[in-house]
Amino acid sequence: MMPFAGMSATAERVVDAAECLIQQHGYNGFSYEDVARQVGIKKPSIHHHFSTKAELAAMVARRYTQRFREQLHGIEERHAIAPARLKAYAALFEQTFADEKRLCVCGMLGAEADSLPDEVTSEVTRFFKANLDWLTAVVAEGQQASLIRPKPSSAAIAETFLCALEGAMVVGRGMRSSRGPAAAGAVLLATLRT
Amino acid sequence: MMPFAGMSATAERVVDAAECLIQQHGYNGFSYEDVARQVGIKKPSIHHHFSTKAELAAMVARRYTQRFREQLHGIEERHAIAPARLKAYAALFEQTFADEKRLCVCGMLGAEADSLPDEVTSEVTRFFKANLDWLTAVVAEGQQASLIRPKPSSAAIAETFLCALEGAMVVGRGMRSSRGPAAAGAVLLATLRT
DNA sequence: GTCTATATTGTGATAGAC
DNA sequence: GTCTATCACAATATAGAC
Repeated sequence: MMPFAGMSATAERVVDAAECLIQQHGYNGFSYEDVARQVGIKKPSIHHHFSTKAELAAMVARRYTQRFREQLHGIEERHAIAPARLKAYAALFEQTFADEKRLCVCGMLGAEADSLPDEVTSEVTRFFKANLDWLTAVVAEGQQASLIRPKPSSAAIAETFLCALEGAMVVGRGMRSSRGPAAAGAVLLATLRT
Repeated sequence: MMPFAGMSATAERVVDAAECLIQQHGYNGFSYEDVARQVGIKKPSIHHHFSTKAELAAMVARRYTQRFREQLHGIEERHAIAPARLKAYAALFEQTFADEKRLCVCGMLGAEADSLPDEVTSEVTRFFKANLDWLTAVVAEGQQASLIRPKPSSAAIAETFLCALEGAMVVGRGMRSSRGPAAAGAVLLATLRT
């Protein structure tokens, strides 16, 4: 698979369009025609950049995960203690959702996982694993500093935190009056602090 | 729209099949052909029972919500105090998910909401509203009995609880090693108890 | 209620000219 | 790299016989 570094300007615009479409309609809800229209080229030109839909979606997920990793590093630089880091993490989800209720790319693909090519699902797994690893480390750090309650385990708290944020996006879509990911994160954080 | 009471045996089997397909592949991931194959009749016969796909999906969501309401009443009868009720509530999600990682019908449809007919989305909203109302009442009761921490508000806790369970199903699908909804519920409950 | 047959549209993907 | 043209197939939906 092509690395992002070597992507042409057009290929990037294709991935941009596909990312947006996946967040709004899901893998089964968008077509090459939709991407072509959004980029301003014709359908077969998309195939020149990504020969199959699975390959395109996998690239979307891969780039999304990569960017997420970079943002996690940014949080580590800007925030020193665990509660502040978790709040900033929740804000990432809020930012995405605030833009026309866009879903997390891998939240959407995770829901659809059963009808997705393995090529795509494996990227989704990578995303969740990277997030859980980071969250678990942050929570453990907070527990050692006595800023976060010692029980449940850091891994259990991390997973619940991620689930609440992903779920907030899904529930928020189906409801007019939802609070959104930031609020869900705030509630959890309030109950986790010592 | 037809009430469930007046549904023929075949119509019910159609709804059963559609429900299962939505839980596994989503609205955009199943076809009348899939339903027909599963029920054992031909495609046009499905149209005789539900003239459009939107109508069929709306019926699936409606029946799902109705059955959920009945299970909530069952929980009230079997469990007296709020923490026990919340644990039983989480178990409902766990039961669904334990069966081949099936998603909540309205969790899946909520994620897809942007590309769904209004007829379907409105049923999804109804589901979430019914759940939040019930959860909020249960949490408030627990707070009054000093079994659940007084802050955050009952509505905020209720929404976070629902989000964590819905999210656990989505994340669980994308990951091999996920803990599932019951575990997410247990973590939250542990942090909420006084 | 169910069927065969068909209309119509959309899909992912390919061939080959420029 | 992009295009026109086209393929093979699947989708929702309808008409009309039984």
